[in-house]
Amino acid sequence: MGCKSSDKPKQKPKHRKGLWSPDEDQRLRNYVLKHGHGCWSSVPINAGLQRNGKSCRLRWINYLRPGLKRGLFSSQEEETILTLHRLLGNKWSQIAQHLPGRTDNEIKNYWHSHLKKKVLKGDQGTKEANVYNTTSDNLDNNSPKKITMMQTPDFESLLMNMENSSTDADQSVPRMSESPKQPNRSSLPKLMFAEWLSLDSFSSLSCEGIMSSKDQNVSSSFQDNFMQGCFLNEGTFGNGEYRNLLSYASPDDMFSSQLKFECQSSGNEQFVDFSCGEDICSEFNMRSELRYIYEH
DNA sequence: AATATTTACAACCGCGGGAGA
DNA sequence: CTCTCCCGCGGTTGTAAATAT
Repeated sequence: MGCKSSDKPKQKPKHRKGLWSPDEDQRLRNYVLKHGHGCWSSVPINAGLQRNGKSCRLRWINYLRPGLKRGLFSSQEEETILTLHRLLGNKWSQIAQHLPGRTDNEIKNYWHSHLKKKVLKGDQGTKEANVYNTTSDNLDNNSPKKITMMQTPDFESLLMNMENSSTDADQSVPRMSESPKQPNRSSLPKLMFAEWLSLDSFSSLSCEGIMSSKDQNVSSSFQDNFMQGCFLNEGTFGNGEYRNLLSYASPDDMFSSQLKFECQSSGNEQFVDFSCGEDICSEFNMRSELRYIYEH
């Protein structure tokens, strides 16, 4: 990971704990946006924070990173969680992969504070309740349960997604809009953008199949769609944040996993210069992200 | 209005796995 | 092979806000 002991801080400063102040958030955000996180243990040193790397990482992933969808869970999201929890047990990170913009921590918390009770109460009238065989031990069980019966269209499509490939289960595409339940999903593959970019299959296929095909429109149309998705999302920069921007990507992956808008095999780099017009946010915009991408 | 209790969510902790030295 | 470091995950705890008494 290029982040071994040489990068390690020599003396350990006392680490602050507890809630993050706005100033700390600011520092961390600025630093990561500008430099990327690289090795998390060096982030607090370089960013001038008295936190440990782990804490920084968590704060970034769960709260600061762009693309997080804050606020109430939609009923569809709720259903998805219930369904996936039924399938996977407490595999929050896996469940989170199917809920773009939501973090595993958020989902976990939501489960414990809302859904668990809801299911416990029986909530007979709802689909959610039917998802479970309502023996109470299901609820806290960490092991995935066998599917006994699941007949909602959503469930089937979920199953399809999960069965289709090991990759598919982990990579969901940025959805183009927060549309209500759609029986027929977008024809686009369900992949996170960044994950899509980092797929092995992408490496092997993309340059001929997508990015560097003679018909470059293919890639550009994907990018268009992606960007459209980003901006259609109309992240209200509520609370002075940019959380809703890029809601459907997995921005942590974007930052951490060498996101490159380039053709990896052709050798000649094909960067895509997204232009987002005015600075939507002085601290973060696509350009600054792209700059990060360029530099790493 | 003051206090106690509950709720919701942010953050911490510990563990396991992967990778490099 | 062992050690060390880092990352990611899931469980748990802490705390602020909301609600009840």
